[in-house]
Amino acid sequence: MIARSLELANAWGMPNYFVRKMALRVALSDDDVKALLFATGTAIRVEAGKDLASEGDRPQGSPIILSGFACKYRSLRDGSRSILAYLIPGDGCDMHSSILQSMPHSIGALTDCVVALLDYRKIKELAACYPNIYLGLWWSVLVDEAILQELLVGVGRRPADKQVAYFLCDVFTRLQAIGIAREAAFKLPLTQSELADTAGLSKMHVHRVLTELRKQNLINVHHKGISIPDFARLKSFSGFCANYLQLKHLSAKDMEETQDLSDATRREFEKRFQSPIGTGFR
Amino acid sequence: MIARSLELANAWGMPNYFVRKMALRVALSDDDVKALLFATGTAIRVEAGKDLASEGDRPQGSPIILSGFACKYRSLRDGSRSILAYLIPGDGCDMHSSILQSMPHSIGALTDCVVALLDYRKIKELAACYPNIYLGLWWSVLVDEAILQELLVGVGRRPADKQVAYFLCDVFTRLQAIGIAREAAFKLPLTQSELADTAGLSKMHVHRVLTELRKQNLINVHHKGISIPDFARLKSFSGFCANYLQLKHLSAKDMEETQDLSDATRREFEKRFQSPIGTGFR
DNA sequence: CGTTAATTTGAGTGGGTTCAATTATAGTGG
DNA sequence: CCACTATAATTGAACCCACTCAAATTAACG
Repeated sequence: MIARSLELANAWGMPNYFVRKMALRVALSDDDVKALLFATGTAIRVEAGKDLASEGDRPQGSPIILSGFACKYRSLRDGSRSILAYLIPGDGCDMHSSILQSMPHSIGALTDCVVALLDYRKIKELAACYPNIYLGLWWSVLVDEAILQELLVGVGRRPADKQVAYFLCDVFTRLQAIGIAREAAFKLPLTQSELADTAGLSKMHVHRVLTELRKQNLINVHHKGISIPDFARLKSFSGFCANYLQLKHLSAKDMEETQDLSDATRREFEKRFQSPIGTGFR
Repeated sequence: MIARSLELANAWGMPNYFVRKMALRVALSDDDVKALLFATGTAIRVEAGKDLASEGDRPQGSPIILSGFACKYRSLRDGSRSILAYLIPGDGCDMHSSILQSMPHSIGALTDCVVALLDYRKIKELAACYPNIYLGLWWSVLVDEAILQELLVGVGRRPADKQVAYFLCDVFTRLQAIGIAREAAFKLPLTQSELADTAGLSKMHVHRVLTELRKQNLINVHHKGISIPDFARLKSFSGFCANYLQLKHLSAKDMEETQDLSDATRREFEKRFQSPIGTGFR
């Protein structure tokens, strides 16, 4: 069924990475795929360097990146900028944001992009009618949050070199998952300045870090592209662990299993809080 | 109708802050409130210092903090820790996380807590049957994300003193919104160590920053409590702006209005990408 | 081919860390 | 109720990672 879904997702010549990404995690029926294709059928084109949405604006529908790269960012009054997420094909952003009164951040196109805009009512309808899509959308929201958290951890607690390496591992893994970075080389349309605003560093320092990583042969930098000679080595250098990306496929059967377990684990869970077992917070 | 809702939320002697928080943003009918009260009817008690959930565990239902304070955190292998969110009464956390296979972070109780656990199926049902609750839940998810983002911005781009002050403004505003911090003083069960792990600083430096803020009479520190003599001054010092908390009440009428606007704004929006108007990303 | 943006390099500086040791505070059991 | 213990807060000095400033070189793009 999954193979079939991907085939359908490719129906228009260009793969629909939104469908492809979701199909990686959730078993989608033909109807599910059709619904997703229909929902993302009307898309807009956004030029590189322009904003898809700007801080303070009344939110439009949630953007789904069908092709190209974008980023979510915030600008501070002192002129500095903080990049909050790096959006690759298939990624959604701010699901349901159209219920808010103003955008809490901007979304910028790093390259020319094709973007579908989903109104929250359309999302609601999709999720209500197609249980697999419901699952897939929430999975996507949760993983996006985990990525954001991982970034926060890195900015707050990882040294600059590991932090940059970690970010590269993150992006590479995500690109690979949707089938864009097949070998160890991938296109990364980020300037050092942008990388700096992602990692919470100055651009000069990012430059120093990159040259150091290059010297240690952990990465190779080409023209707006990067290759990783030995991913395992970069992973161990940065301490990267992909668990938070939740890449294992979620079948309907797994979900059944979760339901069966639910009562037993809940009992166990409740017991846990009556006796002092388990690692505590402090 | 709102006053009525709050009354109901207080039905059991102790206010249900989950209901109260949601009622602040969304117009809840009596039925909505009853459903929320029922859903959070069975709760567990968690001792201070213990984990409500631990990284890597199979997720249980999403926790809703009914009383007490908790935090979401991640521990790194080198022993350092990063606190990702500070949870106050009424806050949910990781809505739908029970669809994941493993928790990407831990949740620790900072004080004794009373916590309701909502299975994702219960959430799905609530959202499907009660449109206002659907709105309220999504509003809550989006604001939580905005808070996380704001933290990331601060850790990456704000100097230590402003960052700490900013965080205090955030927590104070949220406590005030649910009616816990009525005057400028509030209980803040955080050690300097924990504050450091939130701000991405060392505890010694947090101490230095706090004494500096105290010296400038921007805050007063009591025993596990803080008071803010002049909130406006602290706000302007830290550059705090509460927009991202989306505290303005969302009425059903506002949502209607959003729908009416939708077509017009969409046209405007589409036009925008054909001519180079508006601030760009670079 | 000219102009602008991005990268590169170096020197000096500073914000924040680390290490180490002391004092205060809170919780605990006698 | 108090001594005892563990945890948290406090202080100071030395250090270092990353920043700033400034200027040269290279690459991108019309």
